Amino acid sequence: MTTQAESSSERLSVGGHRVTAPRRAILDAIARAGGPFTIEELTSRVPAVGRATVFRTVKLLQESEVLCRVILEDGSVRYQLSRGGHHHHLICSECGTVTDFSDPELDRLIHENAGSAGFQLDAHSLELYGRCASCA
Amino acid sequence: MTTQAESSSERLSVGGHRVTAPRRAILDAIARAGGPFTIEELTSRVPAVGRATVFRTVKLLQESEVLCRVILEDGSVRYQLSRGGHHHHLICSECGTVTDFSDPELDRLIHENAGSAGFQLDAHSLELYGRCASCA
DNA sequence: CTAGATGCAAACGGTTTGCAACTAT
DNA sequence: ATAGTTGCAAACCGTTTGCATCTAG
Repeated sequence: MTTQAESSSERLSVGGHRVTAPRRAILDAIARAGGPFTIEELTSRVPAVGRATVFRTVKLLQESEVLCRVILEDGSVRYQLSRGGHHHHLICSECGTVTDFSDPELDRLIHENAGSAGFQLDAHSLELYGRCASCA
Repeated sequence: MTTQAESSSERLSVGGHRVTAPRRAILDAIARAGGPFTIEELTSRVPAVGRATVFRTVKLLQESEVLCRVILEDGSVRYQLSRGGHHHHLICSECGTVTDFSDPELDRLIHENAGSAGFQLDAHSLELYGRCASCA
């Protein structure tokens, strides 16, 4: 069916994890969602699977770099398929959609700022909040 | 004593809030901390004050723009005296210190990126994680 | 005097964990 | 066969809330 779900389950088995029915169901639901989601939403899309398993699987998928976690302004948590590579987020406060973007010049400036503060940079996150093109 | 605590309590009374003993104790503790802190730490520094009051006061101080909230990579929450004005954070993963910086050019690029994605920007947060000058 | 603030303990919401039963490999 | 996985319910942890009491203004 969904190529995404298949490649994700491959990444699981390569990582030495079992590909079980609950996990497949969760991966399908994520692929179908097609965007950012909360654990709450994911759980309701896979009623046959226990809450704990959803949590455990999402954590596993993060570790396998299939999913990435996005923290909203209010501290609430969402997940979405990770696009891989370094990028930033445009987060729509109306529909919740998270769009990725990247800008080498932006990253250069970020490193420059860190450097001039004597700061040894490990990671950084840049989240833009507002309204996306279709909601504005 | 601390000028900071005094000016903060002024901001409270100007906002129509009472300056009570617990609130003064909390403001003192924050001023003494001199850096970012968790609710947990703050509570233990003011043993005479109830947990709920610490939470309520910290929320009040955020609304009064005395404190700002910083969310770390792992989703945990810290607070620190707000420097006012727009700025970003350098967060040391070793000692937890949060240093502010700002860069107009950086902000310009951020708005540019939002604009070219058709995104109507309300706010943004940029957090740099790594090790500060003294820890590196 | 009285609206606002406090402390306590109970409630809460999201996440995790212990455990016995199950299953992919 | 057996280590990994699951579901359930209970535990957890940070935060909020209801309520009776107290106090700054």
